[in-house]
Amino acid sequence: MRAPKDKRDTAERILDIAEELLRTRGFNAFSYADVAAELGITKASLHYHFPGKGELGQALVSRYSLRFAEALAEIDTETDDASAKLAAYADLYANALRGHGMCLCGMLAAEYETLPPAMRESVLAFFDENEVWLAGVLERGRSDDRLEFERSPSDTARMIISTLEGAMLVARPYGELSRFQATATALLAGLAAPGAR
Amino acid sequence: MRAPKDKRDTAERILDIAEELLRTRGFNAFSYADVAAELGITKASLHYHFPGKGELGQALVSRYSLRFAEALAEIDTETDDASAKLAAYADLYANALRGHGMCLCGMLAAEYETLPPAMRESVLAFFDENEVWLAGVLERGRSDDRLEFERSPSDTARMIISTLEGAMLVARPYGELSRFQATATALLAGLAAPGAR
DNA sequence: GTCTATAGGCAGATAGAC
DNA sequence: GTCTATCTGCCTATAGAC
Repeated sequence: MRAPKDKRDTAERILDIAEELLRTRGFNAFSYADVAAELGITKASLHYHFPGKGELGQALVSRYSLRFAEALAEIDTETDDASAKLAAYADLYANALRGHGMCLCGMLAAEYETLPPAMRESVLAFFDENEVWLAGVLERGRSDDRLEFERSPSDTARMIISTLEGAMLVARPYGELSRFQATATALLAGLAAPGAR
Repeated sequence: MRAPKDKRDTAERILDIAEELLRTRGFNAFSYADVAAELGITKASLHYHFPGKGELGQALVSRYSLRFAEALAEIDTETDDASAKLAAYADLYANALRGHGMCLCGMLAAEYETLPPAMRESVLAFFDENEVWLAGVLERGRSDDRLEFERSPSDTARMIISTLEGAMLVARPYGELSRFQATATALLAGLAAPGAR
């Protein structure tokens, strides 16, 4: 038996470093040289693992989306209460903000015009998946009488995503997690059914 | 008397082109070469008007902030109704999205880590000014009984800014203004006092 | 104010040895 | 898998003629 945490393979360590750079500086503002220096190998070696920056970026979005999907699945196993699910969802963003800067796909949304086509599609797919999950939570929360909202579950899901992404975007330059929290709290409060408070 | 619209001076035309590029591609993803080609002069000439990219960026934020402040002042002359002011405020964003891509300062917020210090300060100042104006509108709207919200005017102002910036950020990759509108409408509806509907 | 010419650096990427 | 060496291209920026 092996110890899998002691030695992640190189490709994954590259992804870790690149993800941190992408989420703090943006896709256009980090280079193979940055990653190589941090990892202690040469640029040329990076090209062995990821032929080009496009492929590296694509791998970053895929891994991020997968991890996010797993986090959503875990929320589903932890609670059935729609309000609690939404709070846990917002916490996902808060933790991202605490640790690594922007949501990876939020950052890429800003840089969207400059991205290779494959990355663009994956970024949209990320938002779509989030929307579907949230819309499901909202719909069940409404029939539960735990949540209350006037527009469609899909539109409301989109508003939640927008608000949280925007709250990250603005809170980060100030370096104040509290700015994010204030907005997230106000958002969730506006969705809670009066009877469930 | 001169015809001021026919021939803006070169510095201003540079700013126009650079602003468009910044708002669609980002500060790190456009170059002096891009601007020069679009304007039909050489890169070297640009350096006469703006010594470095930092100065150009700084001028872009300053002009944008000024224009935004003027737009807010104009809203104040057009209506006294707080709900109408908020709707007009959201329209400012919608028009930006329609024409040129992201809010200039929203884009720079994403790239914040990579910006020169002077630009960073100006970006924060932009958000601060927006917050002050919005908080004033919210406060008067609440005493008017035109608006209703539970948190402080400042926190609510921050939530409005975050939501609109986020809505732009996410709507733009989809190329769907309607995504922005849906979120903006839901946001404003949530702030309207029940009696004022 | 705008040009030509050029500097110096860093970007992403490849070839081929080990 | 990782290295050295190298390529090509673009970046910001400057000097100096017109």
